[in-house]
Amino acid sequence: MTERRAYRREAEDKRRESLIAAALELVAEGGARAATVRAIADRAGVTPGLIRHYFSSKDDLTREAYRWLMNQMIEASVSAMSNSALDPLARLASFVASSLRPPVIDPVAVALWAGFIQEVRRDPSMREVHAATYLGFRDQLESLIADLPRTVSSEKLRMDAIACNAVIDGLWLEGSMLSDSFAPRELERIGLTSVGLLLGVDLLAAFKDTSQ
Amino acid sequence: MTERRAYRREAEDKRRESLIAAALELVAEGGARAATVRAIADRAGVTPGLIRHYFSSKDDLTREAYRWLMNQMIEASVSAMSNSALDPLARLASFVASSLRPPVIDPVAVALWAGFIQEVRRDPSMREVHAATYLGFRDQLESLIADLPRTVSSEKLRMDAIACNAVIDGLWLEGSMLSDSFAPRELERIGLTSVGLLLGVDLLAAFKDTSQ
DNA sequence: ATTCCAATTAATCAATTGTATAATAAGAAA
DNA sequence: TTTCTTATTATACAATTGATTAATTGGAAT
Repeated sequence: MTERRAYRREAEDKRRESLIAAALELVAEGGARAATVRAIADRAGVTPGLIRHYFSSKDDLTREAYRWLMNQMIEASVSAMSNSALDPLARLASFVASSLRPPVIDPVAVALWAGFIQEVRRDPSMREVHAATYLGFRDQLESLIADLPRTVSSEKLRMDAIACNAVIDGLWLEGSMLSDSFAPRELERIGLTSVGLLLGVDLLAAFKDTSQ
Repeated sequence: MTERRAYRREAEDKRRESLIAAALELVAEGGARAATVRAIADRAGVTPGLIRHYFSSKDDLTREAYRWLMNQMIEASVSAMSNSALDPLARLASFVASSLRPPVIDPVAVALWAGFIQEVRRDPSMREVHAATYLGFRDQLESLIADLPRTVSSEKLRMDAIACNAVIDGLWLEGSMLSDSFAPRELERIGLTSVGLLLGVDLLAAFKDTSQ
């Protein structure tokens, strides 16, 4: 007479989401190696077999978790900018600042992003996600810069976008990995100052005007 | 009557180096999870047991491989700068430029670096190696900036170093991953221009003076 | 209440992992 | 040549991995 543990039947969406959330939590705590099938199931309050009921494989679950996270990151940066009531300078400032604080600044995001870089070669289906996130981010930055009240050649505009994107990327990387080394909001300050210097505008002032 | 495979006894340094090289190759090709004990041994033309003879554990080997990689990258940048005959401005320019061209700019290096990210987060001692090498690079940069003929607070100096390091990191990343998108030497030009703008000096001119 | 689909559990599988240990042979030393 | 150290191989082990299957039971539909 074996006693089965009691369980609840959940809606498909809800269950998938909780499994993805559990996977992300584990990656956050101990890297990708910690996110085993059993650990994920345990964290989600479920037995391992259920994972295969919702995902065709563990890699499938990992992939979906990555997609979910990336979408969230894009949304975080874009939503700050989508306030079209602001002038171009303030919009750019919001975009830069929100790219350099949580949830965009996040060790989990870096770990998943790095892991994705290696597997992009083998898995063509994920290549579109990569393009939609990485290059999409840079294009958005370039259009924000183009809206600024200054006249520059398209040549110079391209270089500006590349340089500004590089600062943000670099700060995002090291800020996420060595978050202990930076004071709160320090990354935002450095980012705003640096992008401002690169473009010849005062982003820090523009940001302070809108945020407080 | 078992036939043992023939083998050569190698010097300790040589053997350790070949094992590390094999591990790096595998990480570059298939990520950290591809670098199993057996795969590494196979690649190095050796049997798995030997790894434990040279390294106290597999994590130990991984750690040493990462340290070796980071040290090599730093050395490539530092050697360009060590020409102490140049004035401070020219030395900084050399440092920036050499960080943005091969062999530092290299798709394999990025793949390798990305492959280690997860391990860095998982293993505290890997984290130490990362912090030491990253901060080492940044400190080099900071001391170069400190030598410039300008007077700034130590606060500002730190921020400058972080920002310049971020530009270099971001350009290194973009340039290595999307090397097709850039004209030859374009990354160096953007890097010199950007770092110059951040610090308020003309690095591009300083670089041209010394290199041609 | 009863029926019945499928969400979930439980148990097991084969493969792979890092590690440990004893046997062997390479090659320097004598 | 002979001796001797130890680098190297060979083999095995215990733990963990992702995956598979059959048995259950939750809970909506009837």
